[in-house]
Amino acid sequence: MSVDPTLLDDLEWRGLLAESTDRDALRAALTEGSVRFYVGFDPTAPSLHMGNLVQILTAMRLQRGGHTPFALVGGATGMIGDPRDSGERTLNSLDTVQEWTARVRGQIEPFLSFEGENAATMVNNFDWTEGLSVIDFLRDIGKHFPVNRMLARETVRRRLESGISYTEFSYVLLQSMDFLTLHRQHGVTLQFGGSDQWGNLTGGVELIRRAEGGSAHAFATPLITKADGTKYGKTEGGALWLDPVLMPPYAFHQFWLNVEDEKVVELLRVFTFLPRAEIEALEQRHTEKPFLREAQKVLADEVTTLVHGAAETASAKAAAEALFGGGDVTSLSAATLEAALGEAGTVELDSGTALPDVSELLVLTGLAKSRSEARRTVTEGGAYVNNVRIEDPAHVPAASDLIASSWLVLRRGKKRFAGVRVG
RNA sequence: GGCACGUUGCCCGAGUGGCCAAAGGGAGCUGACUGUAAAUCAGCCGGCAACGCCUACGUAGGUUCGAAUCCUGCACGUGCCA
Repeated sequence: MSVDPTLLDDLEWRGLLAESTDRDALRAALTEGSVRFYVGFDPTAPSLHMGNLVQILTAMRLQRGGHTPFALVGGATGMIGDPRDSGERTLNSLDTVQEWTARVRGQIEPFLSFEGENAATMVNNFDWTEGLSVIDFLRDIGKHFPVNRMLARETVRRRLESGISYTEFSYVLLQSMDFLTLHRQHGVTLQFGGSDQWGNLTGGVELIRRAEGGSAHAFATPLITKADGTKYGKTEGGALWLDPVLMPPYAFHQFWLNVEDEKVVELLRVFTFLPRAEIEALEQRHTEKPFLREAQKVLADEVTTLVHGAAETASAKAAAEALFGGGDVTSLSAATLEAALGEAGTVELDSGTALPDVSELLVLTGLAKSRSEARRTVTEGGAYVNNVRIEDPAHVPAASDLIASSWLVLRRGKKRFAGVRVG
């Protein structure tokens, strides 16, 4: 298998190497031949999200560069939970973890190639931890971890004040053992992960050295944050899920379309496979005419296509065009409305009964969480029916308001749409 | 196991018997300005059959005309001692 000698340069240019062990050694290894590498995903939720996508795409880049992926799902580590700043995790049941493990696995597979010389392999760390005895674990693995060093790790230090269980404290041993195991069984010599994983990554490198006298590499991708430094999707609508049920492709596409100017180029580098020249040209145009939002559009199309495919991307675009296009929604055809609003979310009403008032409609469509919130929204001037602002919370749409005699286009604020279909 | 301290709304954090649905900040929502951006400014920000009622200050009780505020048990957390 021939490898791409410019791979590391590309990763560097994209800003994907936030941290790394000996850069020269890594470069040498990646140039020499196909490197077996691994990246792990813990099933901490029913779906992977934006943060995991960075790892998935990075794995793709490495595989495309001629290296051999081992994608690990954390059936075991997911039972433990790695320490995080927000505090001790709640343990999930074995059933839950196993279900999530299966789902996560299914989400990763489409991104990797399981054929050819450098075919990918899926592994589950549950397989080599399930039957492990505590005595063996403490003797063979634990002996290589000086507690004073473990305590010095930043994630742990930050938790010493608020408290940390022995369970989470031990997490690094498990992940390090994963690396050692894959090193022994498959000759894996490189692991990467998010920068919050840096301590766990180096833990593995060190364990391989202590236990085997072997050498291995690791690098960390940067944490992707908003322009103000906070995490994406931390509060609002929740995480940016890859699962189309948890986050419809339309919403996913909208997210990327709305990315801040300051971030869009960085995101293009991290989340797309567009070549450097193309991204730089785009950056140039973006700097000159940011209001055209060309960079955002390309980003949204590229990422949505990667995750949900071309067909879903086309639907999402068409829906956005119909809703945001600036045209008169009342002139849209039933078919167009059906497609566009279907993307945004719709609710069906029985034509036999009288239409509810706007407040009720906002609640029914999920645009507002409660009637109070809905009424407030209307009073604040944030509610629209067919793009016409409604000021009375008790306003009831007339039958003549129905577009194509069956649709109402509901909108809250500037960009949240929903459809009501009467029929 | 003992002693001390703590547990407040999405988060941080005031409040120590009535004026508390609970200061302030952050997040979020809406409006104006824009480019379905950022910044800025303004309003909103528990629920409901809504000038009132209900739920809410870890949990279960108690004292009181009246409690987030006082008392008791319990749970959890942190610290000190054992």
